[in-house]
Amino acid sequence: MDGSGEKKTIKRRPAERVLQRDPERTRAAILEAATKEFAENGMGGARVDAIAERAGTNKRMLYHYFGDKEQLYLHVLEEAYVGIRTAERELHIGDRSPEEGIAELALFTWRYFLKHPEFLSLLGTENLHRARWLRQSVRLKELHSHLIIELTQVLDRGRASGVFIETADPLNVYLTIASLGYFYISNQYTLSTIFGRDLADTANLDAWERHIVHVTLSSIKA
Amino acid sequence: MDGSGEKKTIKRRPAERVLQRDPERTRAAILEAATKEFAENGMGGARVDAIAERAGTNKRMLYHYFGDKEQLYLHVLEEAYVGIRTAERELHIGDRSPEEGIAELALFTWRYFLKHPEFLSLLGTENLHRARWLRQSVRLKELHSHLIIELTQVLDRGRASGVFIETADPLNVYLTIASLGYFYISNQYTLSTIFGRDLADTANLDAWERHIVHVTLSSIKA
DNA sequence: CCGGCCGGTAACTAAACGGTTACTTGATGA
DNA sequence: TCATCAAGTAACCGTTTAGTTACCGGCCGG
Repeated sequence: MDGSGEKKTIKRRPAERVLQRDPERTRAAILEAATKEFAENGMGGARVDAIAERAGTNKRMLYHYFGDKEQLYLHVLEEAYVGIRTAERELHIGDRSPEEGIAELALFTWRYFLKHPEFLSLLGTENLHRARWLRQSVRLKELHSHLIIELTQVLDRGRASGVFIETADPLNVYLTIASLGYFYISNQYTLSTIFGRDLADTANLDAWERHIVHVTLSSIKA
Repeated sequence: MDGSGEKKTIKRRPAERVLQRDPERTRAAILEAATKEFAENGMGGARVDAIAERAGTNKRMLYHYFGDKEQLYLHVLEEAYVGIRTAERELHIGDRSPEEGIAELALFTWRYFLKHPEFLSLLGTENLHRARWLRQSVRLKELHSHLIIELTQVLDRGRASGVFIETADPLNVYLTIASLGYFYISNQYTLSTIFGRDLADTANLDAWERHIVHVTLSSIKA
């Protein structure tokens, strides 16, 4: 064996940058960086190298903590859902009058979407792939039932006191609120371009916020 | 030069498959294949080889007719917009009563979205990239004004005859209709997964169609 | 006080990618 | 009838990509 029992040797220099040696922090940094990268470029456009660089680490760690690109993406998606559903729980929409409760949920949803456009991007990417990864998730089966249960109670109370129509349906109400927020924010770039009006302008955002509450309530009021 | 003036030579065999030699047809086939590929995989996920194969041709023709991947994508996007706006023009929503006109526009938009999910996908991809390519389009500046003009007239008539509220705004009305259709269809996969209900089921689709008309009209009725 | 383990780095690889080159074939009009 | 050119094919190329391997070093339990 031509004079060498050694395997290929790679030259090493001592690490110059400060070593972190903090697994929790590294993991969190990767997750945050991945959220941004996947939200900006989608599953197909996201680059593993870019995630590692954004997180201030390297690919080896990413594969160490999350397995591969697809599992990392699923983690990001799950974390995003946990984020909104957790914040939603703290609303307690049943504490006020039914009408105020619905208005509160609409305002919360709109403002959350506005503050977390990366969540909307991730939903868009996941739907492009027909929920291929979300359907594999085991963490998310029980997460969303709380919202529907609480919304059902609010609508029941509203119907009983005669302020809401009989046909008011919890899923329909939530989908209405989410539709009006999601479309406006996620499609703002093409809409602003084709209609020649900047939808991200503060005055327009405020007007749409009021519009969402108005549309939602007027569709269920007796 | 070691015994050869020739450049690298490639072996050729006679073409076995039927030659089309039909530029129009080839161009159209590439455009259709590209629409599917971009809609299914987004800009980042779409593969040039896959488009060529789907079109029954090869990459050389694709680059010959469309320049590069980005220009092909822009052509696909422009064609998609031309498609919906052209169909929309033939509605003539001003021909009936204002209320029927709005209902007609809502029904048309919903059914068009339902029939052309690839259009919704393309919008999603384009917005992910903040309308990067659409903003470069020179064909699409005048395309959308007709819709707003006709909608303005219908709302004016409705206001004048007292059936619509004074604050009814044409862009808001269109965005409401589009929101409710877009979100339901484009996000059907994640929504069906998390809420455990198949939104693509015919009964649910019919119910949502009625819901869109109801929500749109109830939000502007006097 | 030291050996192994875990957190960490960077160079490497095979495959896939967008885009190009070299060449062939059929139609057409001078 | 043949020169010319557009239509078409497939091999090729340089780069990028997801994923791996080889190696380093601080720290903690025995």
